[in-house]
Amino acid sequence: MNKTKISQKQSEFFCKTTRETPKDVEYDSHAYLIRGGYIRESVAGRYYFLPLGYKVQQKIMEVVREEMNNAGAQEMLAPILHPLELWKETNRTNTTGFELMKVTDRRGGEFALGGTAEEMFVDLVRQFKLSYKDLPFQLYQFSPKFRDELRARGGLLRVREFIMKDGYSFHRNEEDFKETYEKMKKAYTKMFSRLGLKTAIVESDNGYIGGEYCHEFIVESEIGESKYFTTENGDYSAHEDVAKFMKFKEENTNEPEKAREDVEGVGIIGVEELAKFLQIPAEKTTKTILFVTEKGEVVAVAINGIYDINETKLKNILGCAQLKLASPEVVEKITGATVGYAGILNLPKEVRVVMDESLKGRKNFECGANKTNYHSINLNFGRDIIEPEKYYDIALAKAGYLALDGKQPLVEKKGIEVGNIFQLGYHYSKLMKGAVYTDADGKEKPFYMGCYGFGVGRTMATIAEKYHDVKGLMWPSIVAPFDVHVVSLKDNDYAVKVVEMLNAEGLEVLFDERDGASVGEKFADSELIGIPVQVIVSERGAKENIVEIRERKDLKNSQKINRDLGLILAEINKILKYND
RNA sequence: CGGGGCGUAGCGCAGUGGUAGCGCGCAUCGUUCGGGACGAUGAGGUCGCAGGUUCAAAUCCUGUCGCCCCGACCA
Repeated sequence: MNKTKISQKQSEFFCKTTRETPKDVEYDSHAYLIRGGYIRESVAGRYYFLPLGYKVQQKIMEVVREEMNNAGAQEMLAPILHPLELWKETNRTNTTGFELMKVTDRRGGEFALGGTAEEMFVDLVRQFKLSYKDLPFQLYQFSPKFRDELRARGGLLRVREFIMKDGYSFHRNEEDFKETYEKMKKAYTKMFSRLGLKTAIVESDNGYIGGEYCHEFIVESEIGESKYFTTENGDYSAHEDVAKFMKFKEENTNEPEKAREDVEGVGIIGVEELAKFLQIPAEKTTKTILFVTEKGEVVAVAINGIYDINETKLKNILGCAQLKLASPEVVEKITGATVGYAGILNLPKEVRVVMDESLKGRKNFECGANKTNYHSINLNFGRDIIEPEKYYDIALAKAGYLALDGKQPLVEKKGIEVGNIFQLGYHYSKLMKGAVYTDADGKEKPFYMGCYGFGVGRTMATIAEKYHDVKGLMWPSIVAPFDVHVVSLKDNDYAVKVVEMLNAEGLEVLFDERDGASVGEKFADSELIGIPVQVIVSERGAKENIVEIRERKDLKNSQKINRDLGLILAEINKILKYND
C-alpha cells in the first residue's frame, strides 16, 4: 500500500456531506456512510466508493493483507470474467440460488462474472504440474465479485457487486489442510479484532460452495441477517441452518402397544390443538409435511410434532437445490386427504419418506390418518408403519433447546456474516480434470482444498454500525480515513503549522480550512465524518495561546493544550494509541 | 417470484383536471463566525418512461421501467 501520508484540504476534497438522509435508508450505518460522503448508490446494490469510503476500504484491505501474508498466503489477481466452461465443469452453472451473471464477447465466447473463484484458481493451479513438494500453499486476491442477489438491502450489507478477499489453499491431504484451516481461523479472528470487531466462529451450511463443513465469522448485531445459536460457555456455536440440539427421547419404549384408533377431529389442525383434543402429550404427535423438489419429486417428511423442519438440513439430505411446500392439490393427490391430515401411513411407494431422529423408538404415537378430518393414534413401527432404515436430523433448532451436551440451553443471536472459511476437500479437484499433484509414490492425486472469504464492504458497514453515535461515525484509528481532523476557525496560519507538523510525523490529516462554512457546520461535518481526533485551532484560542484537542468517541474529553507543537503531537498520539 | 408502498429540482416533501410549489442544498453580494447563521438576488423540473381519455393531465386509464419494505431465496 501507498505509505505516503498526506494532508487534504477540505475545500479541495471531494467529500460532500449532506444534512438529510435519503428516505429509503434503514440503518444508521448506511445513513452516516451516505451523509458523511463515503458512499453513493448507483443502482440497487451497486455503490460508488467516494474518496473517503475508498480510503477506509483500502485500510481494511491493508489489515486483511497483513494477516493473510502473516498466515503465509500469497496475493495475486485472477481475471474477473471467468470462462463459462469452467463453471460448467463443476456443474455450478445450474446451481439454483446462485444466479450467475453472464456476458458474451463479440465472438460468442461466454463468460461468467465471478461471484467466487474456486474454478479459476483450480484451473490456474492445474496448468502447472505440481509435486507434493509444492504443497501446501494458499493464493488469494482482492477483486470485484458479482452476485445476482434477489434483493439488495441495508446499504453495503447485501449488495450485488463488491470487493471480496478470496483465498484458496491447496493441500496434500486432510491433515495438512486442517492445520491451515485452524491457522486461518486464528488469522481471521485477529484481523477482525484489529478492525475493532468481535467475531463469533459459527458452524454453517456451505450452500453452493460445496465441501463438507465451514465456518462463518459473525459479528453480533440486531441488523444482521444471520440467525445463530450459541451456548453460554461458547463451546457450541452454529448457524440456524445447521444447529444441532438434544432432542426429546421416548422414555417408555417398553410400554405395551395399544390398539390403533382413527379419531375424527373435524378442523383440528396444528399440534397444540391436536394434542389437547386427543388428550395426548404433544410429544406423541407427528408432523408430516410434503415437499416438492426442483425436479418434481415429492418427499414426505416426518418429525416429532413438537419440532419444526429445517429445510436446509433437509435439502442437504435430499441433495436437492430447492424445496417447496407441496400445493394443497398435490397433498390431496398423494395422501387422499386435505392439508392438515397428512401422515406417514400407507403413502404411495414412489414417495420418498424422510424421518427425523425424534421419531426413533417411539411407541403408541399419533399421526395424520391420510383421511380428511381423521388422526390415527396409538401407532407403532413395524405393525402400522414401516420403520425406516435410517433416521435423519432435520429439526430446526430454537432458543432454549438443550445443546448436544444435554446441559446448556441454546441462546439465539443475530449477526452480520463478515467472513467465512470452507473446507472444500476434493469437491473441486475431483470435478475438474487434471487438478492433481504427483505424490511421493509417483501417483497423481487430487488436491485437498479449502477457501476463505472476506467481504470488505460489508465489514466496513459493520464497523460503521458498531462505531457511531447520534452525530455520526467514530472510526477506530486503524481504519479511519484520516488520523486527525484539523478544524480551523479563522486561524488558518497556525493551523497550517499544525498540519505540517503532523504530516512530518507521518499522520494523515484532513484540514478543514473552508472559508464559507460556519463553525457549527464545521463541527457537525467533523463529527459526521468521524475521524478519531479533532484539533481545533481558533482565533479565540490564539488569544489564550491554546489549541483544543478532542476525541471523537468522547467529545467531552477535550484537552486545551498550549500552542506547542510537541505537546499537541503528544496528546494526539495518546488518543490514537488508545483508539487502536 | 408473491404481498404492500413509492417515483414531482441534488436531497426531503406538498400539490385529486385549469400558469409547477415549499424547505434544505447550490450561485452572487453584503453582514456574521466556538455548535448546521441572517438578508437580498438568482440558477435549477419535458412531474420515471410510453401510450390513451380530455378543450385541458403531475392529477384519470393502460402498459412499462426503477426504487423501498415484508416474505421466499441467498456470503
